[in-house]
Amino acid sequence: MAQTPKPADPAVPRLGKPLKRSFFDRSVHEVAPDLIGATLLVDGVGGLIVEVEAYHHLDPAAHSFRGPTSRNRVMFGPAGFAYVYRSYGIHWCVNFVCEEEGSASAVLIRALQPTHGLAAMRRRRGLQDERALCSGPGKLCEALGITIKHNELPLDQPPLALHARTARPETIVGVRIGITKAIDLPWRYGWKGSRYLSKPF
DNA sequence: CGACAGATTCCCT
DNA sequence: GGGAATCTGTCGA
Repeated sequence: MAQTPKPADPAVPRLGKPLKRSFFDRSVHEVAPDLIGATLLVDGVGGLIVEVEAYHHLDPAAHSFRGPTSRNRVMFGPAGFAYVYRSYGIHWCVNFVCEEEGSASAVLIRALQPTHGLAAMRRRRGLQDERALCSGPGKLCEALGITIKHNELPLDQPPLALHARTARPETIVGVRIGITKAIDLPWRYGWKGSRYLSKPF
């Protein structure tokens, strides 16, 4: 018999204070590791960020590398907004735009540990396994209902919400996944030992 | 303008 | 491990 989680259930950790857009007004290489352990919610559904990747405008693997297009233009605007794009024609992926002197950089959110709205995530994903709900950039967008409608939305206003971590997790660094350019840059960050990563480090 | 690669995922073998 | 699904930007004819 499955138990209904109670408010005091430690599996649903207390949320930290809301992150302001100014959190993203600095180098993507500082923001990316600082996001590990923060909580991302969309209409109250989401979880702990356990894996991200940094993309910088001087980085050939970044969408912003060749300049603004209709797809990536939000990357060239102010920090603290969502950049959502279609991946392989099928999936959505979400980034958080950072800015350091017009750097056109962003952090790709690659995996979450589900904590809020598990039932909604299971319904959207069509599966039960908690570890499979948000263990990839396309998976987590499906689980949270993120689509192009969320592109260019501010990260500190509904339906989006970000909460600071309440403790600093041990993080691990590695090379990015699924790219063919600049494959050696160690710009993937993860929560060390997490069971919810897209792939092991 | 056509071809093709790509910050992916799922299902099959 | 391999292939399909099929949107967006880039490059070559």
